[in-house]
Amino acid sequence: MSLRAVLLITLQREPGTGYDILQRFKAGLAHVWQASHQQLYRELERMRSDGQLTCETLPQTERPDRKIYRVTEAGLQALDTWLAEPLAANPVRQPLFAKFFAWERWPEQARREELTAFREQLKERLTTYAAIEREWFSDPQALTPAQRAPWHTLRLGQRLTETWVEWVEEVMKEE
Amino acid sequence: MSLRAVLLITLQREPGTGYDILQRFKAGLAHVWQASHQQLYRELERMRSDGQLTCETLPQTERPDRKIYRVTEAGLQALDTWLAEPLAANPVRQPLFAKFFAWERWPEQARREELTAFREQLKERLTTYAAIEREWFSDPQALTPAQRAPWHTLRLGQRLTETWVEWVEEVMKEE
DNA sequence: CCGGCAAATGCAACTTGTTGCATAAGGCTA
DNA sequence: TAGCCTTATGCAACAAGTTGCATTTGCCGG
Repeated sequence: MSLRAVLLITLQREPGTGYDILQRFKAGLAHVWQASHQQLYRELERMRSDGQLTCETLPQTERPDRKIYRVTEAGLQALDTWLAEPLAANPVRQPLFAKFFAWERWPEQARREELTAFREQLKERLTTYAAIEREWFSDPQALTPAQRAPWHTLRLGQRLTETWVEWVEEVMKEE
Repeated sequence: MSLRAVLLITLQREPGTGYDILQRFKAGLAHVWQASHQQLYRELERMRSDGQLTCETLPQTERPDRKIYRVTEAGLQALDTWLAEPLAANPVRQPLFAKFFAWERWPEQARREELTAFREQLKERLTTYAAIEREWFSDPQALTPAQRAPWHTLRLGQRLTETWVEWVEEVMKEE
């Protein structure tokens, strides 16, 4: 259900194709949602057949046609319903933590490599966040409340990632 | 695959039934993994049929029989393989963040209720963590490296949750 | 004495997400 | 000129996780 909601939110802001949405996920929504193109295309088609979206095909000569999706009244209504009801707590699943519980069987070299690679991933994520901040939220003072809200989420994403980085570095130093 | 690994890790420490594992998930592994009993029972049976576990049935008169699972050689090998290969980065999916992107459509009352309830969930989680820390890691100085590793994961869980709490409170204060 | 909880297991149907493959044309680079 | 990236879409099979239902007995509280 959440994927549907995310799609409704982006398309309600601005109609677009599955491909467009994929780009948005990479650009400004990296800390909010990620999905593969297969999942997007399938879900968009389902939402259309459920009446939450309409679809207009723009023929292109030298590339596959673009299928532009727009949110319908029913779609907006579904979105409002989703917004009004509280989210279910999402279950904890930390495979990395699991490895720590098998400490004796986890070879030291694998451990080091894993943690190093992980730290690199985290740092890349911070770079992405910084890019988003520059592009979308360069002047936090000037933001309207509706623009300020997404900015908050980015800030939290950054703080959480920083907490992770600190932790990884502590653990690596200790061994 | 990660669920399998988690099961191999707990069962390798100590054989037990699906029900036992469920209790462990609630008690000392709350910040590592959560799964429903249906998922556990099904997965355990699959792992047995794949030769990673053996199963011994202890008949009980007045309750359903206990099916005690033990890790086999093949199971240990599967675990070691999993430990040796690095984890895939897990995709970002933050439905709460999504709601922030629909700020204008998110009614103020619903917002307030959602954030308040969410903060309560986080605080309960902190309480759970504190209980785990008391029960398992009351004397951090005295821990062996293999005991120290799980303790690290608990500490990170706490710090991340604290970061969330601070953020929620900031956001609530601002509106 | 009735209802719910704890112990202990399970099936069936469903939703959500992943993996592998496929198409088709143009541009870039080694 | 071969191979990869980008644009743009999709199917089919699978893995993972959820939801709803079902069973049996004993204990505990109201």
